[in-house]
Amino acid sequence: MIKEKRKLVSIKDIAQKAGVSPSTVSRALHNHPQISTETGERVQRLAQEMGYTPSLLARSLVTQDTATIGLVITYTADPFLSRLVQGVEETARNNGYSVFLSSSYRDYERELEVVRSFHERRTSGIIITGSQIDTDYLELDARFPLPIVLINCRTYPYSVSADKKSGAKQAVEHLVQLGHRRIAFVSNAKLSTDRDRKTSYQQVLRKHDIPIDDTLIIEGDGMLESGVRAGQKLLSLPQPPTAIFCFNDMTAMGVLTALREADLQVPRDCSVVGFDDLEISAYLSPPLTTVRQPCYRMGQAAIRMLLQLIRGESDVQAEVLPTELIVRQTTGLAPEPS
Amino acid sequence: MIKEKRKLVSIKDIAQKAGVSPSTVSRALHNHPQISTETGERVQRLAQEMGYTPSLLARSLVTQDTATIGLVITYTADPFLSRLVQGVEETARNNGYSVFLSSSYRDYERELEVVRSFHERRTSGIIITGSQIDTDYLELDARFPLPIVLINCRTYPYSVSADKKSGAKQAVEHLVQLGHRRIAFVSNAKLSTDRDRKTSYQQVLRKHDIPIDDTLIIEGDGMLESGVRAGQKLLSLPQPPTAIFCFNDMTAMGVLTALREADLQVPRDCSVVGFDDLEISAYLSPPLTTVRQPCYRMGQAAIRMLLQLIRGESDVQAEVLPTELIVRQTTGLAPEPS
DNA sequence: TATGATAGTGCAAACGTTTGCAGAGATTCA
DNA sequence: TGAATCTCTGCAAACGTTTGCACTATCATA
Repeated sequence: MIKEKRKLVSIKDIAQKAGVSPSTVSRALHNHPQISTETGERVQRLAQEMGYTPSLLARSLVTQDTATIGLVITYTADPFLSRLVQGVEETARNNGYSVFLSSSYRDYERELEVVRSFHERRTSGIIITGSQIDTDYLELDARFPLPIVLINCRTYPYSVSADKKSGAKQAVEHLVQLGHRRIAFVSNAKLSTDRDRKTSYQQVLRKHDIPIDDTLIIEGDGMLESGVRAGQKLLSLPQPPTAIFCFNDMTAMGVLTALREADLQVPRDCSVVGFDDLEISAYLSPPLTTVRQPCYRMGQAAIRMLLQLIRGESDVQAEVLPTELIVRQTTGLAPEPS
Repeated sequence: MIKEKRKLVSIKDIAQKAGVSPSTVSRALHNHPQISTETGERVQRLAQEMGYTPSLLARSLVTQDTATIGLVITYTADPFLSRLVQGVEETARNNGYSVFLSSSYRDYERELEVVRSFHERRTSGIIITGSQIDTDYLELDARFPLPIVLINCRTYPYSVSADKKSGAKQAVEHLVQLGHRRIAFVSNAKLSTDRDRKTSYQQVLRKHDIPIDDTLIIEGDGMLESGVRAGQKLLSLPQPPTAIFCFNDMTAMGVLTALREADLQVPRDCSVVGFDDLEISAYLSPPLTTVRQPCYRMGQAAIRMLLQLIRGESDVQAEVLPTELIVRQTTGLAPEPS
């Protein structure tokens, strides 16, 4: 059984059958006030019967508005982004917008390619997460004359981010309060937003007169596997850390795995803090202490901002959403120095 | 700084500036063989200079092809689907297609609404996961004259699914071999694909002359929280199970949490098997024994099938991908009856 | 030199809508 | 009864492309 590709019924077909002009049909379908109720009802009934489905393509062409937005994410498989996508998609739909999704794999060329493709499809606006364009967004604006909102990129005028500095500060402060002095940091060098966490990390240590040991700073890539490697590396140090602050929850899970494989107890032997607060983080064994990022709300805020830009509102400005330390069971008192 | 909405340059603008007709420009941009190289180059250069971006809207209208597909998923946040989405998106893009993403929340009305919206946008085809339409897909086909591929819905002629029966069979068989006789099953009643697992579960038990105890079959919804509740319920039974086979990995994580909260050791006191093999499952503590579903490949297969349908190929048929039991550390010998 | 053939280009219709404007009746008011 | 108003509808242009067909030079061939 192959579905035959039937010709779709158009406004003209209805017009012909109803014995009116296409314009009348169009107006009738939109409940235009100046259409007589009699005609209106007849056309609507006919449209229903004939199985009419309006072509948003044609409509968009004349109204110059596709009611569509493009969402560029780094990886579809990133659970942090899943929630964000949900925030974007739900809010978009509630406002009558559909969303194109595509991923960039953190690749500059690919990102540009996706944005171009969205522009060709005449999306009303674009949201980009983990943009590699970063600094030369001037060129971005020059090349693509449509509203763009970046997520976690504070250098761009229209952006939504989480207050990572504050979150990181809380996290490291928490560890210090527990008596830790050898605190490692597993970063994600690829991402510019990483800097905030690192800055806070260093600030807090400095504030408490804890020397900053560069061997305790490991570069990761935010993926599970890199967390494992980072954990192993840290454990092999002559003087391993007693606490590890991770770029994100996935990294933290990797670190936890490395600790477990080394037969170390968390938090007795080593404390771990993540970042993001994924849904699963609360269900790990032990449940992960982490900094919560409001991913859903970030997505929501991004699309709202984009809608404002699309409408041409003038008082749109960058937004920074709060983060929050969630203390669970991977952090505890620093072990007694033996 | 508000981005002024400049008028985009069209083929006509280029035509005027180049002193040729729009048709010539169109042909030049498509490297039509009958255009002189001189004109061709001039037009291309001009297009570049003027910042021309073709309107796929207009093009689609005349070619009657949007090179767009719609993907309906149940929840964006479901990690199983993330990988699938990736498979669809990557393969679609490699074939020049863009993808609309929208979620149904397993709601019949919502699903229909999304499909309708995709159809209005004239997507070339649609992929649906976790469809609620299920049985009356005849109506679906009647209402939407465009190719549709369902995922995990074997009653539909064009579908891609994983061989859950075999996977479930392997899983339960594995538990039986380890000496378990009180094996619980946490299901997902909302989903039709659940039946396969249940059937296999019962078959294997029957084969080994193990009585089927309905109190060991708990209805869940595939989410973490419901796994926790199911676990608690099972533990409160007068004769709790020694092994639990879960609808999916998320449920299994919930069950593991419940076990941990009850101070039970896995797998010493109770074995647990999941389904899906999410990326994180290998990193849980202990790493989860589970049935792997090839989520990425399922997405890939679905879009490939859809492309075949779009091209009007006639030998398209349902596909069933293999599953595989991955034994990790949440399953072990049944405890000695005390 | 007439005759085809060939290469390059333009005309105009089409895709399926929306919408400003004008026109035709019907109704109201003086 | 005529003018003015109002209600409803149709005409035609527009949105930005693609494409079949016709047309005009140009060129080679007989």
